[in-house]
Amino acid sequence: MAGGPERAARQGSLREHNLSLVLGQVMDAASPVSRADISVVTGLTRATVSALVDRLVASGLVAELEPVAVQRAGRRAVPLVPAPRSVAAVGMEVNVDYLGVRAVDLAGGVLSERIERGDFRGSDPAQVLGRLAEISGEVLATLSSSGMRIAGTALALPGLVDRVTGPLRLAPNLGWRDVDAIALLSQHPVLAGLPPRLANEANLAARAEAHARRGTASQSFVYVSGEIGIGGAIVLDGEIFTGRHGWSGEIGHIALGTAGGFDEGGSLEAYAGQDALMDAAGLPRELGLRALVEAADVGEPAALAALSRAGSALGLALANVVNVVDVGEIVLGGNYHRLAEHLRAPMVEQLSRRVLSWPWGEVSVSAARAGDFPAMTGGALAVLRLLVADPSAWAPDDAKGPRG
Amino acid sequence: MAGGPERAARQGSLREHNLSLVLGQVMDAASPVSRADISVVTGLTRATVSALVDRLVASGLVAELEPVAVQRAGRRAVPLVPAPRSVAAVGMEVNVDYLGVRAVDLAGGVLSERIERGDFRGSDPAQVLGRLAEISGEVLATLSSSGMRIAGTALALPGLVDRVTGPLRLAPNLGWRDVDAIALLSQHPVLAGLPPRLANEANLAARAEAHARRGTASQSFVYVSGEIGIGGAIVLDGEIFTGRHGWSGEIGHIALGTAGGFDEGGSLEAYAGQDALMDAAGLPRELGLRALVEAADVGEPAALAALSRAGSALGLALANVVNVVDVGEIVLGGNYHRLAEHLRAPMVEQLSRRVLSWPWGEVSVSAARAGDFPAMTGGALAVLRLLVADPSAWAPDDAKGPRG
DNA sequence: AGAGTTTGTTGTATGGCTAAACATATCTCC
DNA sequence: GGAGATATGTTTAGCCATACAACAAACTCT
Repeated sequence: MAGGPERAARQGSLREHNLSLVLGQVMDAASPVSRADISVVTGLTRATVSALVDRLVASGLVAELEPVAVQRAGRRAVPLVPAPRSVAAVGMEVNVDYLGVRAVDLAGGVLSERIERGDFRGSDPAQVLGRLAEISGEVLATLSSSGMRIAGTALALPGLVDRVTGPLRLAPNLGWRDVDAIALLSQHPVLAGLPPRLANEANLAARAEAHARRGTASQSFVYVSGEIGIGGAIVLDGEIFTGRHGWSGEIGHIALGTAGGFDEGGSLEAYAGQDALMDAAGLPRELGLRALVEAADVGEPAALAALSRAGSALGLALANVVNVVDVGEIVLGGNYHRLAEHLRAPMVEQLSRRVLSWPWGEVSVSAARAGDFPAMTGGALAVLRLLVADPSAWAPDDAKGPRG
Repeated sequence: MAGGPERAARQGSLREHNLSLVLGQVMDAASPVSRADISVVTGLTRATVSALVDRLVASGLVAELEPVAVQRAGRRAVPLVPAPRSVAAVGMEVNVDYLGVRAVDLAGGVLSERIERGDFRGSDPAQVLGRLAEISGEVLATLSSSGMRIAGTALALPGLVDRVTGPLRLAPNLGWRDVDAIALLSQHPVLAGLPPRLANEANLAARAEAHARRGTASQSFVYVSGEIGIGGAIVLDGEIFTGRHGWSGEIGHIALGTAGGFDEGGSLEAYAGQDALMDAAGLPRELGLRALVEAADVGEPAALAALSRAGSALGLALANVVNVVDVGEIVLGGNYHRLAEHLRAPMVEQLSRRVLSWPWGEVSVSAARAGDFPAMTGGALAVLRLLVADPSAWAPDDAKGPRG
């Protein structure tokens, strides 16, 4: 009845849980919080919060700022922030037309990044990952030279990544199949001690999007990533829903158009993927999506018709998703971000007709708020999230040195 | 970054957590466990487990059996079981062609039940729920007369139930819309102090199914409930995935057949619902599903063709679900239970073609194992699950009387 | 300058767990 | 049939993280 084999709670678990709780409060706050603020929000006493914060400060995960004057009676609070430039996480990505590396610190700031354009369809995994290791080495060197500790690395790939056993199973648009990316990367000396966590590109981009939306009401949504293929991810209360193997959210392969029989019919990608969009708009694929955006913005009929059709397909497919997972917001990311204005109307039209619960809770369609290359940011955030969930390894008990 | 506002862990939380953990071990065990077994599995010391078990025994949630002889050195262990006939939970259900009440105790045994057949399409909610309250009163009287405590009640309905704000929004096959079922039931004196938890029929049936499968590997699955309509639920690690409002799993309304344009096309229910099945098999709807089962079992071509078509539709729709939520098993419940053998082949055929991850993890299709009227059982289990998750209200600290 | 406020720290107390010894009950082996 | 081995459950002492309460520090207001 009660889920899986839960863990016994001992005295130490309690301390670690509260340590994580306090660190989470500092990380998630929109503006710096004080020990007293954390005490009020969590219900822990100020004494307890102080002890935990001191440990986090001593281990370099949290930094104290100078007290600032507030027009209010009483002693001035010491603002607490995630320690900048102390611990860094690295997000890497290989996609169809670029690869790159981005390093982020606990404060969420980008410390260093390298992006390279290219065409990696049908590429050789070993060669591409070798190049990725090279530029990762450059980024890591920058971090090490300023004395930062590396929390870990993550690699985003546009395909099915097996969360349990490790390897990349299938990346159709790269032409990769059964690639042990962790081994290929780890064999390079610069990444030897830092085996990357693998995850799907859309899942990690969705994590960055959830991070960008923290503090707002929309912490549950379906993220649609329109790159060459169409990826997706389901976010519930700020957490990525991964499924059994981490293969959830593969909305690009939802079946549509099956009137004749159940054996025909194409997938969503065949209606709303980038190639399908360009073809339907009568534009050469080589021009890239920018051409389509421009054509649509000046009102080119073929382009508008293509986008309307793609929007309907997206709306229909996502109505099915919403009926199954009951989520109230759809976020258009990747290339769809720039097409959101053209896609929204036909999407909403389909959603309003197909979503069973529409009369009691409309489904909103919005554009992504995370910046460029969200999967790299999301990969780094995924690593940091593990650190926040279990800070004890980074904040040992004996690190309670004298405070400054 | 770190999910929602977690709770602070204090000393007391620790005790409650471990109390719940110990009770869960007793409830989930296939055969009676001893204090020492629990100590080994949870990692808590025997001393701690003893203290917690004593509290559960004193409050009547756990019972000690007579030690049995095992062919092994050492003192004989005291077997612990969920206390039978001590605390009961009540599951109620209104469906299209029956309503009923079932009472279950902590040991999972059915204590008492009342089922009434009928046709509740287009019925009056107040009248039907009044009748339900009557027979609930009879069941509750039986329980009270034997001195049992009532943990709570739950009501299963075939429609959209708003988990947050309470009322039933829409039950298409009953013809009910915006019915405040909690208020209508609670106005009857017998249920005055026992406001029911509302939930979707398929969700609760899936909970019973998960309970029936506890201890096995298949604790994650998509449950498909084929009644007059088609309901569904997603189960992950034995927990029901409810979504934002509790409206997840509405697979009956997944859109299929959209070749011409995106504005036409029917839902899964139009291909694989009970009425569609009967029509396709050339049987009068009034004969009921039993006629279809018999026709199929003797090889009637029209019946077999109807089932093949329905299986293909189900397989296609569920392939979409599996691609989105990445679950490895599909369980056919409700009336589909008896048709599982005929539906499986075309379903697997569609799944194998459409599920992107098929080469690395096949999706199995199996028949439900929970017995008749699983939603009633599941409703009672949902109530008991709340008790197990927070036993402190039922096992007060001062109830540590002398042990028997 | 003194009263009032808010922040952060310093003791002391309490509750729940661990650890280690002990009592109890059984099996095995000579 | 008794000694030793083995397993279960209980007792006692000790530890650890939190609560509680008092206090020091720093600021505003009148």
